[in-house]
Amino acid sequence: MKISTFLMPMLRDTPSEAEVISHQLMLRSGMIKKLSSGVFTYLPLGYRVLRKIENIVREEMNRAGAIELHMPVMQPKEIWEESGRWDQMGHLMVRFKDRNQRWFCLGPTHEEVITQIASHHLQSYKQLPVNLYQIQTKFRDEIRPRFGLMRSREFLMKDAYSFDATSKAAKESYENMFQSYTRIFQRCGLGFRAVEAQTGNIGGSLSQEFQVLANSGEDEILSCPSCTYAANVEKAETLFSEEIQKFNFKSRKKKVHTPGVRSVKDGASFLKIPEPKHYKTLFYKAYDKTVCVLVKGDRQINESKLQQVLNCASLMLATEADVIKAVGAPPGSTGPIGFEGEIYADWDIAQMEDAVCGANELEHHFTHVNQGIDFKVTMFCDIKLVKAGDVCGRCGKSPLSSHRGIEVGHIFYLGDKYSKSMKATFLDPSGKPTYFEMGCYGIGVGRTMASAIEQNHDENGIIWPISIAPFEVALAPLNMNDENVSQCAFELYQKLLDQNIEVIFHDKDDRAGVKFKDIDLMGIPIRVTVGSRGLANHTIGIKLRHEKEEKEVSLDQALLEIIKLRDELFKKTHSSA
RNA sequence: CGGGGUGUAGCGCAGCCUGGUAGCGCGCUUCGUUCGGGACGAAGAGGUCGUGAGUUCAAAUCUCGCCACCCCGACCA
Repeated sequence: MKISTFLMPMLRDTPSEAEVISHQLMLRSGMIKKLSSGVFTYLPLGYRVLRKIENIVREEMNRAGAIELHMPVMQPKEIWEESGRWDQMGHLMVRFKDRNQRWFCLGPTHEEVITQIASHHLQSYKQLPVNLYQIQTKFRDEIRPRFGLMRSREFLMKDAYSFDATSKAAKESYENMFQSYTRIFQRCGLGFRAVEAQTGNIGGSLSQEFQVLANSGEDEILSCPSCTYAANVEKAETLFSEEIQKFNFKSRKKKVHTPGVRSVKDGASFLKIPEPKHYKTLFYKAYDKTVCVLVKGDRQINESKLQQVLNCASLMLATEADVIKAVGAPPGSTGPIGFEGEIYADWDIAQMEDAVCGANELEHHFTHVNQGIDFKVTMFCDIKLVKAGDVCGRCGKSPLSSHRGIEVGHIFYLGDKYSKSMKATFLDPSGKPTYFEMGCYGIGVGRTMASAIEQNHDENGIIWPISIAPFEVALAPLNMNDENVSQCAFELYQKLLDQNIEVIFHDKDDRAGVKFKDIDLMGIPIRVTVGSRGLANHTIGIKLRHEKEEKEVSLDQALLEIIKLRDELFKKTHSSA
């Protein structure tokens, strides 16, 4: 490709709308153009990268035995009502009516469509297992799109769905996808980590995220240095005892006046009793019922764990008015004693003796409170947010450490959640209709592209892993007016094309420095320069984007050397991470 | 949706407080000199100042409404 005839609007200044480095560099190198908040055009350069990633994904999915298809973006309301998610999806889903006043949505995901395909076309156990995938545009009306391609409303996603006859087979399909994803992200040259994850809205019982390690990531990952355990903070577990202390003394609680105390921290310093000896009491609205939730005073609640325990789709912190209605005191002076609804307590609470909590009376607290004597817990559960430094819940040997990550892939074992709600069955060997065991597997293609930049850049621009670079080689004649130089460059350009090497030819009449800056910004892995100085000695210059030094190579050896370097770079992405 | 901020040429910004000819740098066009890490000179092109009302002899500037975009919090690939 000649740069003079390629649409690639490069910018010297960083557009003010971009905050994170990947967004800035994609705008500056002319890879994307925003149309509206969270909606982007992939310009030619960006589209080449997107296609590279797409092809790696496609090759690996095919290698894993999955079959590609293509489902519609526009989906009728009916199938969403069948799965019960038309209401559940809320504002995330864009809805509209067609000319006949029928409701449709822009597909935020495709479980509903694929399940219908399966129920219509997979009738016998003999057809299983099957794994169907597509690479296609999704639309989710995100509350807050941000960071360019990192969280956009319209985005390209690879989604795959596996159908199996038994849960054992389904777990094999899941494992197969795990291997496939590992290969995909390795081939993209990314440093990543597979972590245990919360299943959220999608549902199911087992799930892992593939997280690209980067400081700008929106997710927190906790991992154990002693074993292989790693999890999203939302899911992370630490050691705790499930023993419930039984006390056989009478209530010895004492009410104390605590003027000005509004938080556990205040209470700890006022009463001179450390935070871990307090209960943190919170109230949540689960549907329309208000529940009381307790964790140790120095802890935070993990709302997604709590949501699982309560098994509810909507969960919100209760408002001040709700709290006053429930216990007669505002937040800051509340406790479980006297509350008449359900009380959910973290396991830590079961171990605490003579604790402090609010008295449900403005600016009063109880000391020497004991569960089982002063109040009864409805259910003990694991609902605290684990933090760095907590002991690994798997091996119990080391404290967990914390990293930031970008979620580029997510795999779920779903069981029969969707097949049941949509009545999708096949006939088993005995002729009995049986629900499919399903799994679903997603990769954010554009997000993978953005995270590759987050991980691979320097002050001059992007440093693409060669496997996903828009071009493998950038060829720059340093003086277009010198006949020898331009002729030699053109010949080399033709030779590279003949070898099927993807080359961008900087054929504009710019000065050398400008061309170097352009090529660095674009992040092309191999830079080849032809200049009059080198040509006098029959040499050209070759420089790798991630290295400092340019080396001189004789003109005769140039092509071989470039091919060799390219192959070496490719090998690196296959084996790295 | 709540809180904070910004809208002036393709990009980055100044001008606004204190109303009176719309400016600077980069990029773009032409010519010349340059030419191995964002050259220099000369001459140009390019703007309904986000938008609608209002105040005024006069509005980029003051007032009100609306819209868009960005950042911080609840979603998720």
